[in-house]
Amino acid sequence: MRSRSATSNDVARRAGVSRAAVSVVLNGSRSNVRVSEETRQRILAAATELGYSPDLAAQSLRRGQSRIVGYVRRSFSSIVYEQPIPYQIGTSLTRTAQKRGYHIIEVSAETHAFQDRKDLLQLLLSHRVDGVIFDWPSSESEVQQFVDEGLPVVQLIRPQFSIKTPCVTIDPSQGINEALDYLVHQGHRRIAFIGGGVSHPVDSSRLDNFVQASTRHKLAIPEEYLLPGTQYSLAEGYRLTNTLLALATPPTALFVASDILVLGVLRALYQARIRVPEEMSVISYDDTFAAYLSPPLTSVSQPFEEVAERAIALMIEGIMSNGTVQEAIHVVLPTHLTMRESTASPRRKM
Amino acid sequence: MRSRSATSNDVARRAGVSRAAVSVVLNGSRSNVRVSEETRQRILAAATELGYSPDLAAQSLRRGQSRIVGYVRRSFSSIVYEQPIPYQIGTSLTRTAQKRGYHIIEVSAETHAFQDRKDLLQLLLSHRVDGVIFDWPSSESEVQQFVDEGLPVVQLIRPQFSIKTPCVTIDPSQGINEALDYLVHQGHRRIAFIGGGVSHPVDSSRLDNFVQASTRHKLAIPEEYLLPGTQYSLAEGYRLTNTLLALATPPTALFVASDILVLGVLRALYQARIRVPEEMSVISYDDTFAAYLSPPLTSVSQPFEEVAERAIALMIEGIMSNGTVQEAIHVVLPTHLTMRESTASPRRKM
DNA sequence: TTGTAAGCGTTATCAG
DNA sequence: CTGATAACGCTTACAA
Repeated sequence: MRSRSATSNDVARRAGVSRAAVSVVLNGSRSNVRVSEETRQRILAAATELGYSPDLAAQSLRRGQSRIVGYVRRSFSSIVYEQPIPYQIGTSLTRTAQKRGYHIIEVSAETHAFQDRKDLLQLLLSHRVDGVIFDWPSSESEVQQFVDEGLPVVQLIRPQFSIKTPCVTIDPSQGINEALDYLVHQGHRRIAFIGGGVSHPVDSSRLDNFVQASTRHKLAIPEEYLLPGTQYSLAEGYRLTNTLLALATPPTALFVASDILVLGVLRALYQARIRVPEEMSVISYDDTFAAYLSPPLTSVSQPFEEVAERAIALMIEGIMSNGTVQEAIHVVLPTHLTMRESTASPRRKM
Repeated sequence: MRSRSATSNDVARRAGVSRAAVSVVLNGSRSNVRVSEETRQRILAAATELGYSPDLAAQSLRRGQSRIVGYVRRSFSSIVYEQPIPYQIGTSLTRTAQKRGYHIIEVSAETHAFQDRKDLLQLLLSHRVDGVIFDWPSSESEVQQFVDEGLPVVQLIRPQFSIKTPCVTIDPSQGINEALDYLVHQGHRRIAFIGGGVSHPVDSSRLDNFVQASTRHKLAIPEEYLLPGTQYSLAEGYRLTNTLLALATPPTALFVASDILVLGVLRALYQARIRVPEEMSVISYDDTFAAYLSPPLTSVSQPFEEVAERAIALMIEGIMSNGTVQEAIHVVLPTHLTMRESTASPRRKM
């Protein structure tokens, strides 16, 4: 039973005015209808007395827009700790959207048993979403199908660049430069890179930036220190670290391209009884749970909160401009190093 | 612009039938209307050709129920890692609900800027939720206001017991018993308890169960080993561990009442250069990210997935039984120990 | 078996 | 400023 909430009709009756007046007052519509301050107050009073809350479904139906934005997040794993970033972004997205009168519906392979790509489309279309935000879309067509529907689309972090939509991405260069400056300043010369793959430009750019920064410092990093990796996982970090430790001259510092990888790095180090930072310096990338590990990890922080804010701004712009083909704006946000306790000067033993 | 999706009318026209027929076919309604197999197929074909997806808002409006369930989660912190459980449950809730044709709208202090309690009510009421699930409601009135609206309410994990609603809770006893059996079996006698407070029965019961299990093993745990704590946080785990380490005869094993606490425990141990499990055995409670730490932690696993499933089942029952005052069913789920690598026999030195 | 018509709560329009 | 009225897309009696 939808227990009968008060309707705008009830409010109107109680305030002794017309439904139209109620509608105008309650959603500051820019109609040419003017309401006297006095009746205005009367309506507001009636609304709160009755605990009136507008029926979103009815509004959506009538207005032809739902004020709902879909957030499709990439996910391989149903375990929060293996994919923390989408959760974090989802939270920020929801909060930001709410401030502007929008709602987020979060959709992912974990939470929705999709038979195929069609189902995703159907679900979101059924909700009559006003637009869709993608976090690392898994294919072009996944994005394209919404563009084809004429819906505003915004892509985050790892866009399908072939599809021209507004994007919000993160530039790793500043953070990685700071990380290398810091390490070099502490006296490190033998710094290794542990990555999680190069399947997307965003991933390979972490390695590229690392290499650039290291040549800038004239470090002459040997090939065997550069491990691009194949996936972001604990197991991968563990494996790559062990490869490094088996080297004739292992590195004195590790730059690890994600927090998930670093879990594996720390495990390998722990098993080898190598202490951080005394015997090995470690810097991670992401700064999601880096601060919670032991020792608290120095990490390159990504501005997820701002990613969400910009994404919502872009999205609402897209919704407003309604058909007007907007330029595919590309917002790029910087990273920075957050220093904690996982680095130290290398031992001067060899 | 809500780009014109196909409507049921379009489908009807295309199939050359009435809107009524379309409705009947597309949602297997138990109406007494029979549709011939042939027209049935025709309608289905037309629907897929047009990419028809029903307008949820319109359905909601017409049916008088939204098929939306609110999930209000407790939250102090906006950081995922400090409050992993609500996220995990939210995901499971969404997945389970979807299988049964429901949608979850997740609401929390992090994601929604509520001025006061009223706003929460308003938001959910605006969505015309069919019911509300609470995870650790922060006050009686928070729950009561929805009960007063006549909405089905289900409480999870840490209910406000004073309000008679169906609940799904977790019984720690089995997991804690197994943990102590295991530790004792490995030769530990000096086992300490690190807790995160006793503000809710659920929290104090972890301590109670620990004490019971230890007396069952005739351990005679000294008072100073029993630290109920005041909050679930890294800092608290850190502080309590240091208290323990400062003791004349410190424990050889630590039972830690949550994963967040254990982060602080590991930090204290790491700083004190005490290795787990060689010099100190550690068992955590929750098993959220325990497996990702180093060493992988033996932990008491809570059945969050099943909590979500039962909660949805209870909720849908409540929605169906619609006014019929249902008995306040209380589902209690068991815990169990998941063994990993954070315990070992104590050193036989003293 | 199929078609018709009413109505869910809103907002917009248009004449008073 | 008010008051009717229509319409959004859908479901469901009820009539054909």
